[in-house]
Parts: sequence; structure tokens; C-alpha cells
Amino acid sequence: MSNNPDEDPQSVAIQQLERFGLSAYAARTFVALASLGTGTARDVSQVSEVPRTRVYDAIDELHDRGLVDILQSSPKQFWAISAETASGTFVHELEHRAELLQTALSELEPTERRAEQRGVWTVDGQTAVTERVLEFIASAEEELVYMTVEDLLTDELIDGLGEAAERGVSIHLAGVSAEVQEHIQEEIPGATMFESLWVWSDTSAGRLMMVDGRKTLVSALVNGEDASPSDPRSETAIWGEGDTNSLVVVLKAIFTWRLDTENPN
Amino acid sequence: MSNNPDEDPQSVAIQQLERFGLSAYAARTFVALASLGTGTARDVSQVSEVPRTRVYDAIDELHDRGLVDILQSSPKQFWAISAETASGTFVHELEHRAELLQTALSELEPTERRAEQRGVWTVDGQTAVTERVLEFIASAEEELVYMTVEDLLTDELIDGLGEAAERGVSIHLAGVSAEVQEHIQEEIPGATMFESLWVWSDTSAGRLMMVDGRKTLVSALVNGEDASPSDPRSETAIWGEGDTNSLVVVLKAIFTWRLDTENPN
DNA sequence: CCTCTTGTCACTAATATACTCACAAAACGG
DNA sequence: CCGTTTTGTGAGTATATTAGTGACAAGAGG
Repeated sequence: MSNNPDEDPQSVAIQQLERFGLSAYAARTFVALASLGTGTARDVSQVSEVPRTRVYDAIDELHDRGLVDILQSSPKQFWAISAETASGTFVHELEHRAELLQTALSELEPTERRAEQRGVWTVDGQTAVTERVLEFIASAEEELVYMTVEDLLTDELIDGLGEAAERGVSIHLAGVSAEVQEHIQEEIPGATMFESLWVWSDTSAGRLMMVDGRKTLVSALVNGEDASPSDPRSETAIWGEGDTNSLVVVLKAIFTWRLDTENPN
Repeated sequence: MSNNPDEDPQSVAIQQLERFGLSAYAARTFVALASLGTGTARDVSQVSEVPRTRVYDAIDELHDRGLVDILQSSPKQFWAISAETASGTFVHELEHRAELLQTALSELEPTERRAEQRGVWTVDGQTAVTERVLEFIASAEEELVYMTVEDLLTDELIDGLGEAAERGVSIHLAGVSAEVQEHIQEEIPGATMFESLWVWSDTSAGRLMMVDGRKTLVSALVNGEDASPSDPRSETAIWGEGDTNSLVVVLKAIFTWRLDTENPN
């Protein structure tokens, strides 16, 4: 447990570099160089345990990606760019690629996406669920009902709700604690709070939302007890769309009844 | 030339997705789903040319990454998230990973990086050179001399120079056209302009800089004629650091002479 | 009840990547 | 100056990942 690969900065760095598309050799070479500052192929080979003869290829790869500079002497010396510059380089590159991807995908997308959906879809993982929720919030035009446990009400979501409020969407929130509720009242003056339907906090429920009365999503925290509250893989959601969708129909009945009871118009 | 893989949005999307770490099957499956909106394994198989029996694995991979939702029916139906959401998901994930990387690398970095360097280092590629230049600008404490051809004076660089000016760094610029010069005067009131030393625009030179009299960088556009002016791989730079560094010594002599002649203090 | 489709599994083929070794040219040290 | 070590390059092998194929049981539909 002393050199757990999840905690050792060296392993973390290598792992991330590999996921950014570098080969194992290149990743280890860069990490070695980063800790060395500067060094020769032999120096690198010794601390990285990359075969010396392969260090040169790794350096080529790194030089091509702009991560390493080369001093043309004998022996050659190599120099790793700083942590900030390296991470900045990746972010730049990836943002650019993400844009390319979005453009390409947009061109492919069919003009009208799912007008009316039958059935209930599933999404797993907290980040994926959050993405979907944000997308739903962004698509809201008139009314938005959102019930959530506190842990899942991130700033991102509050921002999203705020933007919806500015668009003129009427917002109904529930399931948040008194402190958070106050925070929200500041951010989104127009939001209406209401009591949870059942004892929300005791269940392993996560969130529950309805958009314009025709899109709904429900999530649950699958191992939500005392395990790891921040485990990104612990949430499972289902959603449905369309006026006749069964999930929508059921939730609409519940919410409409509840809201009408509290705020009759 | 009609279906050049560089231009076809489908190929671009697949290529980018693969570079984001997806398998070829997963990438093709996602693109197929994106153009279909929603579909079954067979639909996907037909338009993506992924073997039907492998579509399921690909979907698993995509579902794990939050890119596809699954409708549990028979036959199962799959739904690709929108282009914006997908690209947003990647950017989020990558920014997070870049942060992890930077933290890990920072912990590894030696406390004092290269106090005095002997020799001359090389950097290739316009983006890599720009990164280095920005880093140098950011490290300037007193004086900064920067000579450049117009193409290479991006907004990023002007911003960097502006920040340096605010820190109290005295800035000397050359090689820019009259229009750009005006723009700079607005952005950076403190900057001093001076005439180029030689007929800069006719050569294939790129930039030439000196920071605090102890760091220098020179670049050249290697195929800079009429080929592709925006080709990111067309710039090659060398740099050196330290009071006794040969490149530094030479350039310092030139610049100091020139500046003293124009602006004797 | 028969047939076609669907989803899962076990397996092979191809390919990329990790790793080793041999060797010439260049530095080093008497 | 010559033997020895170090350095950089290239060819070649092993290994792991991923692409691709086919068999089959369970389920849907006529």
C-alpha cells in the first residue's frame, strides 16, 4: 500500500500521459526528464527503466509533440518543458480537437432528433448523468422541476438553473437543505421551493427532474451508503421523453398533483 | 480526391474519437449512431460496417464513457448524445486529467531548474515554439526584446506581452507592420518600437527574442515561401540560457548595441 | 410451431508496441 | 595514438491489444 499506483505522483503522471496518447516509453521518459530537469539518454534510461536504445525513439515522439527540447551535442541532452507548459500544451491541443470533433459530428447529425420517444433510457456514472441533466436544463423552455439530494447539486448545475431562470423558465426545486436553499435563492431569485414528496434523504435516491412536462429523469445512488460518496460510478439514471412516454406520464402525474396542491394557480 | 479522409466529416469524427482513446469499433459505432440519432445493433452495424456481434462491446465502451444511452428492450436500442454534449464531455474529462497531470508533474519537478545552461537547444513546430516564447515572456522580469514577422504575432502573444508590461517589464518590439504596431500601442502603451536590424521580411526568419539579457531564442520558417503559411510544422527554433551561453552572448551584443544606439540612456 | 433475429461467447488474425541485440561512430583516458 | 567505453541507429523478435469470424441459445414474430 506504500506505493499504490493511484497515489504515487510518478505513476499518476505516467498514466495520464499515456491516456493523452503517448506510448509507455515516451510517458516514462518524459516523467524521468521532468524530475531530472535535463539529462542524457543514459540518465533517462536509469531512472525510467526504459531501455537506453529506445529512449531515442521516445524522445523523438516527445519532441514531435513539443514536450522536449534537444541539445545537439554528444552525448545529446534532453530537456523537458515545465509542468504548466506541458499541461497547457495538452489542453490547447485537446480543445482544438474537441472543436474539430464537434464540427464533424454536427454535420452528421440528423436534422430532427427524436421527436417522440417510446421507452426508458439508461445512463450510468455520475458525470454522465450530470451531463444529461445539464443538457435537459438547457433545453427547458417553460417549466423545470428538479428534486435532488444535496451532494449532487453542484455549482455547475446551479449555474445551469440560473441561466434557465434568466430565459424565463419557471423553476421548482426540492430536496435541498436550508443552507443550500438560501444560496439558491440568491442565485436564482425566481425559483420556487417545495417540500419533498417523501423522506428523500433516507432513500438512496439521487435526483428526479421534469422539463416542460415532457422530459423526465430519475437517478439513484447504487452504493450510496457509507462507501465512497464521491465515487463517480455510483449513480444510475433512467430518462424518457415525449408526452406519451410511460416514465413521463407517471412523473408528470405526481409532480403536477404536488405542485398544484402547493401552488394552485 | 472526392472522399479525402481529411475532409469527410465522418472520417474526421472517427479519427478524433480514436485519438480521444476510443477503439476503432467504438468510434465508428458512435459516429454511426450520431448520424442515425438512434438505432439497434443491426442498424449501427450496417452503416458503420462494424461486425454486428461486436457492436455490443463498442456500445459498452461508449456507455461506460457516458456517450451512449441504452434502451433496455428487445432489440436493444442505442442513443448517441449530442455533438455539443459529447465534445463538452471530452473537454471536461481532459481538463480534469490535465490538472491531475500538472499536479503530479509539479511534485516531481526538481526545485531549481537549470540555473546556467551551456549549449543551444532546439524546438520544432510552430505551436511548440509559441509555447516556449510565451513561457519566456512570462519569465521576463526587467527587459524584453522581441522581433517577429507579422504572421507569428498572435493575440496570445500580445496578451502575454501586455501582462509583462503590467509587471513593469520594459518592452522593445520590432519587425511589425504599421497597422499591427498601432494595435500594440493601444494594448501595451509602455512598449518601445525600433527598426529591424536587417531586411527582416525578405528572409525566412521568424522571431528573435531576448529576455533580461540572459535568455534568447531565434526561429526560422523552414519552408516559408509560398507553400502553406499556416502549416504548424514549418518553424524551427533554437534557444539558449545563461550569461555565458554562446547564443546569448552573440545576440546580447547585437541587441545591446542596437538599442543603445537608438535609445541611449 | 417454425423461422428469423438478437445477444453472448469462444476463438483466430492482424497489428501495434514493448523489448533485445548487434554494430559503427564517436568520445575518453591513459 | 590506440584500446576501451559510451553513444546513437537499425534490424529483428516477442507480447499484448484490438480487429474480425463463427457457433449457438434464448427470445420475438408470424
